[in-house]
Amino acid sequence: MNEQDFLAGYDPRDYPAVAVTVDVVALTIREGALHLLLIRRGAPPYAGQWALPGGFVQPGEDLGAGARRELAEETGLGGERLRRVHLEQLGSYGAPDRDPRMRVVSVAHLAFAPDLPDPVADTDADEAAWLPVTALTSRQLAFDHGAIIADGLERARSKLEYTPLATRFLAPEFTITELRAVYETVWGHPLHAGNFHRKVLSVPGFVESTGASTERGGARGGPRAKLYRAGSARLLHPALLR
Amino acid sequence: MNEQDFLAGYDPRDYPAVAVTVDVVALTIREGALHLLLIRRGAPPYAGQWALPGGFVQPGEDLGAGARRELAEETGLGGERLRRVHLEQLGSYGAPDRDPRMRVVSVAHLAFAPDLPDPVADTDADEAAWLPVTALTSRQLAFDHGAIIADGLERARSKLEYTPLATRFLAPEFTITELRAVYETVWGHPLHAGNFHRKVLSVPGFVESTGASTERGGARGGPRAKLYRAGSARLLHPALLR
DNA sequence: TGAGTTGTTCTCAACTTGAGAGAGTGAGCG
DNA sequence: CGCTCACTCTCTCAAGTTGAGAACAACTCA
Repeated sequence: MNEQDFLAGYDPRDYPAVAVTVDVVALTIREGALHLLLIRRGAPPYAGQWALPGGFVQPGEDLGAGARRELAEETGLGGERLRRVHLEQLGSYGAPDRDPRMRVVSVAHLAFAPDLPDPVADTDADEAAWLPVTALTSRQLAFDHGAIIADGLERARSKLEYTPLATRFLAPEFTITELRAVYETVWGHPLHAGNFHRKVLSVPGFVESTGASTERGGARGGPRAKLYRAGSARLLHPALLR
Repeated sequence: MNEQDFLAGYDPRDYPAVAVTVDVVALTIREGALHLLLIRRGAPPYAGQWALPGGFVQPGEDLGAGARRELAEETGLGGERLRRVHLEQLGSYGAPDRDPRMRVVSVAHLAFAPDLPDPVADTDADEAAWLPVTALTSRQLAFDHGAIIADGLERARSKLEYTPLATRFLAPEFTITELRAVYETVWGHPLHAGNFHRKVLSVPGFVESTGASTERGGARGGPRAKLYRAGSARLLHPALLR
């Protein structure tokens, strides 16, 4: 039986219940380390363990909108600052036994945000926090969220190669060195400063100059750095090499 | 309200019904043109229009398994030939009004198959056929399937850059020229034969030699071509350039 | 047998990358 | 105040990759 037959001949509401949720792998960079937004679960299953922020898709709400709503609820973000966060669909996870209570298909999303304040505890009893990704082990994570996070991190690493999305981890104006720090943090290895500089400026539309420079030199000396903002390119040609 | 609260305090079965389907963008190459498996709908909505093969996720069935089942049902494929088809998740489509009857979230998949026989009409009244992608206009396509197909084609084009999946459009043994024809068909422009040859052989693990050659030269002359099979690489480093 | 096509290898210029060096700026310290 | 050192940014050069074309042998068809 295929979809067409089914929907023509049956009332879909009779079909075994499937719940659809959106989950968000929200990444940011704090103190030179990649951090992830997690919620400590207050109730079983997996009580006391960390889970991705997420929830049911609301009626009338598109998947991406649901993910952005979940992100807003857990970070307290809104307006322009919420709009600047990059959000893309990561993939759907629907193994039959991934939630012990019922069939749940989760549409995971991936978000890149600049360094954000710690989430304020809202009405939820659950605790939300930015945790360094290096501190995570699958055992502490609820459901299949360890696998989702691993997929999200790999997606993030490869997206930095061929898109300018690294800029989404930074303030609207940034230096080339700050941009390089994003790459080094996400990719996990140092890059050659001179070559990185040359490459970023040579890829069309990656960054554009603001004409301004930082107010001060680096913390331990050095000249003031030129400030750039994100350019208009949505893809980097040619791509950076990891 | 988040997922945790919700599932702890409510019976999810009370939640507004959402149906989850899997759809498959199945691509193959026939006579030098990219073709797509489509089903002509017999019943409203969109009766008479073309739709992607797909259907409801069955209880106990993972998303990828559902997609492979749908592919098997519509192509009549099974066993080793089904297993050789590449299948990956493309993305989920859940706009609230994408199906006029109820909320349907569709998890779209992308398949690459070698040239397959025309689908045999099975018990379904619906007609299944491989159609050239150039012949499609959104108006003839049901639901949001035009957008899903467009996303699938773009995914296919980019996957050929950095994976060896082009080999999945071919028989287990193939010539470099046949492989180049896959790239030219999917990317839509001719490639330099000599440079393509050099590149394919220089990327580690892309192809491995069988030692054998074709029985005959080309249809209009030329030497016998060496035969290769897919190598062990799952990613191409460095990637091909479109 | 001859004409034309094709698979494969080669050549060479243009471009890109990786590694290192160095000029010049500015913070912090004694 | 002036020294030191970290830092930004530019430059150089060798090694590698790409794009375009040519060469040539193997082959089919007429």
